[in-house]
Amino acid sequence: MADSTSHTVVGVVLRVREGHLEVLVGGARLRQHEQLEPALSRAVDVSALAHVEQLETRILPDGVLATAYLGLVPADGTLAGAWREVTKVGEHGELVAAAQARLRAKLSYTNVGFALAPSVFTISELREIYVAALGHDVSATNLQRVLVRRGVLERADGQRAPGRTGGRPAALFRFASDRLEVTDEFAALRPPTGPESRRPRGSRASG
Amino acid sequence: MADSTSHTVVGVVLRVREGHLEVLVGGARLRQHEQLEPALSRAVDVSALAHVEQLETRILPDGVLATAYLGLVPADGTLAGAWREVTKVGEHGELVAAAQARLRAKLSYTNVGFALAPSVFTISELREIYVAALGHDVSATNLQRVLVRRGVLERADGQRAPGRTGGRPAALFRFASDRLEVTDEFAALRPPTGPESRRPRGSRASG
DNA sequence: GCAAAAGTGTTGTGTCTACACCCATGT
DNA sequence: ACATGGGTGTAGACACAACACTTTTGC
Repeated sequence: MADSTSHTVVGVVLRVREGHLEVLVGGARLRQHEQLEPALSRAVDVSALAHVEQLETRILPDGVLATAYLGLVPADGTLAGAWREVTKVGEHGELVAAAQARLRAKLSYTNVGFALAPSVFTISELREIYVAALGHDVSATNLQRVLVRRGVLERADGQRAPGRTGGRPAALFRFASDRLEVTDEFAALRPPTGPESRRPRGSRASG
Repeated sequence: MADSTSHTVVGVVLRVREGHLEVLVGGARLRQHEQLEPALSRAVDVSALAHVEQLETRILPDGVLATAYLGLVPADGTLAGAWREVTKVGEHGELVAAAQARLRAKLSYTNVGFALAPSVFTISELREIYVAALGHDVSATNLQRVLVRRGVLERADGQRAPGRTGGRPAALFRFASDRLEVTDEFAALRPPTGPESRRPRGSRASG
């Protein structure tokens, strides 16, 4: 009876490897009077995660009440475990789908790519990460311009030497921040830019 | 000991009244083997809500593990309870702030306004709702154009007669859908529009 | 006629996609 | 020289804010 309302914390960790989005899922029972984050750190190695955020709480098919977190690991990170490609079906399919959807959305309007990319990279390398995470093609040209214009990317020193087949050496970039930032907050309905950002009037319904 | 991991479901319900955003909070203990939604329906009158979505799970200041839901009620809806303006401090301040932030964000890129507005309304009336919910001024002109262009609003039959002070009669509008839809999904990094929406290539890391 | 409220026309700005073109390297 | 991969220039599409202007009513 004591555990009939037991709670589990699930970590759904994503990374990109060899052009594929991979997932690692771990869970841990919430102890009495324990906070959620400590339980998460028992479920997965949180120190290896470049970004963590809560996903959702749901009752799993086996009846367990679980709070899921999304974790992201850089492409050059090392986190041991039973990684599998997200395209392959496995346990916790709905949680993995939710994690993927969340990542996909946030890649568009935040700088969350920092948590998937190595500390320094070329635009081509970053493009492959975005392609794998978004599931559709991405233009390297436009990716660079969008992220630089938004101030998300900045140049790093040095270049990457070309491979045996030649080609111009690639410039190196890094993410300007390693904390989540919303880069496109007011895509629409942004507040007025006028001389004084007007406050809402104490308006009343007409009549 | 049996309730040390007890779980509470909290409903944070928002509505706009007289130009002010108001909140009503209710909670219910999750019963053994109960799903989350039934518990929510004991916390608040879900049948009065035009939209519901899960907010977050956290441990409240009193140590209770709680999953919060955001509920929205139309301006002409009737839901009894201890409503208070969101600007006035009260219990569950952080959950209310999270609800407000979620509503504010979704007003920009979804049609969620349908859940705050009456079934038929003028642009002026809708503008007051947006002003109260967003906390900043909104241009009636641009609000109409944005929402009509996106296909979120459509004209309803008839007009609203002007008040005693005169003025042109206002056209009536309604929301085209009463279910949540994302209206601006690919604000950036949208997939190619080319002849064939190209699939991601089986790309490998360079080198 | 005049004030008030609603709605439309139009201009300018910023962000994005697409694509042509140039740059730097290996063979 | 030429292929290859990287990067820039630039044009066009689109959505938005801002504001002038027109429409329709009450008094």
